[in-house]
Amino acid sequence: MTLSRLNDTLPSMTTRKKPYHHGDLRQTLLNAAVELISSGGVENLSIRKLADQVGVSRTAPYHHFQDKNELLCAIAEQGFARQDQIMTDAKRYATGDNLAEIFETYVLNYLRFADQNRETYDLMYGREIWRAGKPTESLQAVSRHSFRIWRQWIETLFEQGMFDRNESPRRIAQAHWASLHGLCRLFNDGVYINHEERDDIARTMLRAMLRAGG
Amino acid sequence: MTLSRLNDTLPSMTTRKKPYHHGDLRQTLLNAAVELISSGGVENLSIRKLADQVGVSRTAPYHHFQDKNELLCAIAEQGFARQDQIMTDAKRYATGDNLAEIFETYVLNYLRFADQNRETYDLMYGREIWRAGKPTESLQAVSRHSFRIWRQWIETLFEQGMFDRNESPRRIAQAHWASLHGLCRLFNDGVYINHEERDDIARTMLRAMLRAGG
DNA sequence: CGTTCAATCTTGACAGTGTCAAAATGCCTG
DNA sequence: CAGGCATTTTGACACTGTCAAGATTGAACG
Repeated sequence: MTLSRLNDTLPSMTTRKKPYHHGDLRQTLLNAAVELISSGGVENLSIRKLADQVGVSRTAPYHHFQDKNELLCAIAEQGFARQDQIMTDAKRYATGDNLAEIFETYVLNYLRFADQNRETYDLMYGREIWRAGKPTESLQAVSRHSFRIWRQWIETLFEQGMFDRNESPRRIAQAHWASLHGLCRLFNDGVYINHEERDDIARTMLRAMLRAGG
Repeated sequence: MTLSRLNDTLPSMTTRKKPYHHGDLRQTLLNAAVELISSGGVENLSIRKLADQVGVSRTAPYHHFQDKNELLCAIAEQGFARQDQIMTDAKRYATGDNLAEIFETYVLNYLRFADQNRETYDLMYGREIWRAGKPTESLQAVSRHSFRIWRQWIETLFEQGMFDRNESPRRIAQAHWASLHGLCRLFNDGVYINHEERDDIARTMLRAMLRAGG
């Protein structure tokens, strides 16, 4: 029962490392966890259900994550990695002349990511981990890195004179990210529900940000 | 059940009505619930603990709230009532000449409320109710009212020409409230932790909002 | 004044949760 | 092939929300 099922779980590709009984249980758990929260939110994720889904006993996950909190942190961390990649890709492919336009698509991509990965986004920036739980050291590092990227964006625009010179770039980065985040949250949390308005509101927001430069 | 519940809800000050066994259990539960979440967040609130605190059996609360969700909605509703009062008071006492200044204190008061009533704020605008749970009809009504007050503020400023005339007041109201809310969230959720910066960031935000008018 | 009634509260139960302790399994190294 | 140790399981405990059924009792009515 245990053995054969374990093998089924993994394709065991060509040179797939099967470190132990299950082989890659950690990643399998992560994938299943993301699936679980994607359909029903974090409140739909229980260690037991997760273990069941993967075909392993209730407490098996505890050898790969100290806690439920650590599991959630791992999901969030993955989320940051994906987001960073998407965002840098967006920047790369936007071979625009106009810096403001590039920034706009950058921002709209941020919104889109939050929308398409609601539950992950909630974990990345939400109370579950940052207030109710305890962010892992490595999660903190990754998130700091993510904010640094944003700040560099702002500094670039700042140097181009697109913001008020009297403000500190740091403050602008904080304030404008908060704005962006707030919009994500209102949609993500179901307070704003008309998703067609999303980009429109964002553009109004962007205009206020950038017009404030002149 | 429906009728008498209305009586419980009211304080009926001088002539303290003790409609039944406990008398005023509903409000007592609400108060204890707010206390519980204030010290430990919503994850520290369980119906059983709540009932224990009040000195009543586990299932007694279910005669005043259909569910835990309804209890949370009631807390949020109270929160809206308090916030509305605080905000209108702030507007009244701010007998300023400069409209922008009045608006600033208004906004700073909003932030202060969110900060001093974190857990209630989370319930008022958070996923727990609006996405994971189901907002009560009356909660929806109250929250709509609250947003209307904000929109009226924006419209007033708009008519005074403090925003870009090309934007719709509705969009501005949405975008700027999202900004404000985002800032609250980042502090409330523990993502931003340096609370001394709060008002400073808010003022940078405000300048961007208002400067965008010229 | 006593009976009835319905709102209120209690007790018991069930399925679910996170997580700890101890036992079992089985791969790798010697 | 034997030992060790990472991995997994089983059992248990204290919680959770909430349902069903019974007990209590304030008030309305005869």
